[in-house]
Amino acid sequence: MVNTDASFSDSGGAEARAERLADRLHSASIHLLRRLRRQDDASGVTAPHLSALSVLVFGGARTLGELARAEQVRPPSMTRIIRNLERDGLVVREPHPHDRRSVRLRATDAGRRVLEEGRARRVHSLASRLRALSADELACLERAAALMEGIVRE
Amino acid sequence: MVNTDASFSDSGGAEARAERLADRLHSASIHLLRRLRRQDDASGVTAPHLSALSVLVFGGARTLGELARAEQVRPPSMTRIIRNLERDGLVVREPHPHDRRSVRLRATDAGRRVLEEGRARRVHSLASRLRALSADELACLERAAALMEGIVRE
DNA sequence: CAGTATACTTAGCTTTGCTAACGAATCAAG
DNA sequence: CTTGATTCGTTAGCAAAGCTAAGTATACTG
Repeated sequence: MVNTDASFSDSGGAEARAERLADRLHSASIHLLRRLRRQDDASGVTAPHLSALSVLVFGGARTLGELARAEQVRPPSMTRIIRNLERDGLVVREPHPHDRRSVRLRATDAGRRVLEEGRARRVHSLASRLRALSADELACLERAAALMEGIVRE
Repeated sequence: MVNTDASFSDSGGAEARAERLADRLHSASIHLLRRLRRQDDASGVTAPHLSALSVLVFGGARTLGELARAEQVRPPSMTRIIRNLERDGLVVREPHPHDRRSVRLRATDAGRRVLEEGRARRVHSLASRLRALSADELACLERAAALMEGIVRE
């Protein structure tokens, strides 16, 4: 939890409302991920790996730098993620057509399979809770997820 | 995405929708936190410290175990967080009235001050983006934050 | 062709989580 | 009262995932 309270100044204004909301989204994200992390142990693939792999599976092949930017991470971090995914046969490196400095990354069939399995496992407990929500609440969360992604990308 | 549809008569139904939404919330949370993390460097207090501190500031004094549960973290992790906060004079330990095994934790005045400063800094870039949203979108995100916290707590 | 810029890697640090194992305090039977 | 089980917190040590700085190879540019 970070701040779900109006204790600080200017609790009525748009300024303060935005800050309070930012706080709550921050807090909610921390706690959501901490809860989901517990499912990781059952899998050989951790969240950052799964996340990067899914960009390649759903978004198609791209370079390491592009992937790092998409994942909001620095190149060295992505290098390590890719090294692991490659070691496990989930991603392959291909020569870039025009630039030999670059590395084109592509998900393998095994990568697609593992993504599905890992994603399902990781997300299962969350999904089962979501199933208990009303249609209205689900729609709200779907929209919120889109808004959050949009904000982060700006 | 997973194709669970074949196994269920409600094809394209609640099952698959919940899984897809869980996936998106997961992904959005990862990316939101990665973006916010960049603000940490300016502060001496990192996100987990800020988060734990805020429970004490807004929720009042409590034991280490209670705080660990509130923060979705194991006791050893919380021990270390508290050790740092204590070293910086943001939290103090008090004897528990009835149980000498326990440690009661309380935020200091310095803790309240640092919380506000760190929170503002960390959340500022996010809040400025939120301010650009419509009232409708803000309301959606506020509701979503509450739903996410509720789901995690269950 | 020389110099600069870009793409990625390597090396090494930090933070934050975890489990296992422990001591101290409490509780529950007998 | 004592014994045994349980609970609270800590310590020790490991792994994941992020970062910066610095190095190499390739591409671009004047």
